[in-house]
Amino acid sequence: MEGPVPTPARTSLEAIVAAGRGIVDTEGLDGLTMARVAGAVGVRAPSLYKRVDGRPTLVRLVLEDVLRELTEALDSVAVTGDHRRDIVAVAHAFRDYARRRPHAYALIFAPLPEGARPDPDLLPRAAGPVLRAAAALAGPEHALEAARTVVAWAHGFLSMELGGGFQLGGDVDAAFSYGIERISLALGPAS
Amino acid sequence: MEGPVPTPARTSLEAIVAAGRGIVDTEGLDGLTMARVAGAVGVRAPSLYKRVDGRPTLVRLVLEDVLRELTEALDSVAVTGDHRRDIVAVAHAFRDYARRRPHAYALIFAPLPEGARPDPDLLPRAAGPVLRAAAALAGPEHALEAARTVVAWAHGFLSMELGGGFQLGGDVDAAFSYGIERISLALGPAS
DNA sequence: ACCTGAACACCGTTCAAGT
DNA sequence: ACCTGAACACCGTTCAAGT
Repeated sequence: MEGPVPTPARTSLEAIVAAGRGIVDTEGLDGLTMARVAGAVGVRAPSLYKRVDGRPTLVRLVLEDVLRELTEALDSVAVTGDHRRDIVAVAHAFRDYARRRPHAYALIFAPLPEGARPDPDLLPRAAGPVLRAAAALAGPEHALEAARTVVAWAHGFLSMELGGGFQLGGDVDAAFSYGIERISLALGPAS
Repeated sequence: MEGPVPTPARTSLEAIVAAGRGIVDTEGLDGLTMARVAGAVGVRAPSLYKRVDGRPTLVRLVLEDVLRELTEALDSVAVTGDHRRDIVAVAHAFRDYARRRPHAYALIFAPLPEGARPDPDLLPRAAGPVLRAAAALAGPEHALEAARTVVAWAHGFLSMELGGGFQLGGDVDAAFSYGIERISLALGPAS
């Protein structure tokens, strides 16, 4: 009278994403193969397709985990009320995250295939602290443009720093401080 | 008395790089497979290894062609002597190139494997016009930091624009003009 | 001297077969 | 219900064999 006994699951979506995240952190996106992830959770590659559509979806889930972590890091920056100081602090927190998790950071602005694009709400959500500080500094009507200017500069800087684009030497820490100083001045009300 | 007759070459390194460049321009780096390139020059994939070490080297040669083209585009920007106008003009030429050849542009700051890194002189060479305009604007002792600030911002902006990172809407052209305006002001002598 | 097919070790993905 | 080996269509790369 018993139906067929369902075999118990040997892994889970959470475990798969966590394993993928670990691989990305240590080896970067290229290391994220289905066989590698499967091995890390104790199954064979075909079994992953019971929980994930395919590799693009897995990349998206890993990226969304990265964005969650970045959001947390930026949200934890204290707001002092000195708008210029605030935006400098957020920029440094952004850089700290990128340097701590360079492979994860690279994923955020990587040119990803359609199916690997994250939930479009998550990037604006992560940028919230920047947007608020920029609005306080540049005024509400220029908030979006000002925030984009800061994020674009910071990302461009980190992209070059992490990619080894700063070959002319010089003090990279000082260059970052110089840049955010100048930009925060430029976004403020004409003085 | 005749030795073995050497068979004539059916292709050349130049043709291979040109074919690779064409594929990158239309389909991006992912489309650049050895079989695709071989087909475009009329041979089979293994024959490419007579002229190129392997795919990383081919990627490097294509990228160096891109840098040569970008250098040409930036060098052709007229210098007016109004330093602020000059740096704005170079920034717009930079963006124009990136929008005209988005896949080629993406290659410049892509995280490439060791063997695909371009000659380290070429990127500073391409940045020459930016460096000169930044030096004129910010003074010689801040030239490098100022140039890096401009390039970082412009690249970050384009990386977000081309990658679809501007989901909050707004006028992207206006945002670019706003950004370079503000940054060129910020780099100038304290007024 | 150059080009080729066959082969190797990998990819992502599908699917029939096992439990 | 889940997992697997085998298979397929691709990769990059090597190499013996053909001309």
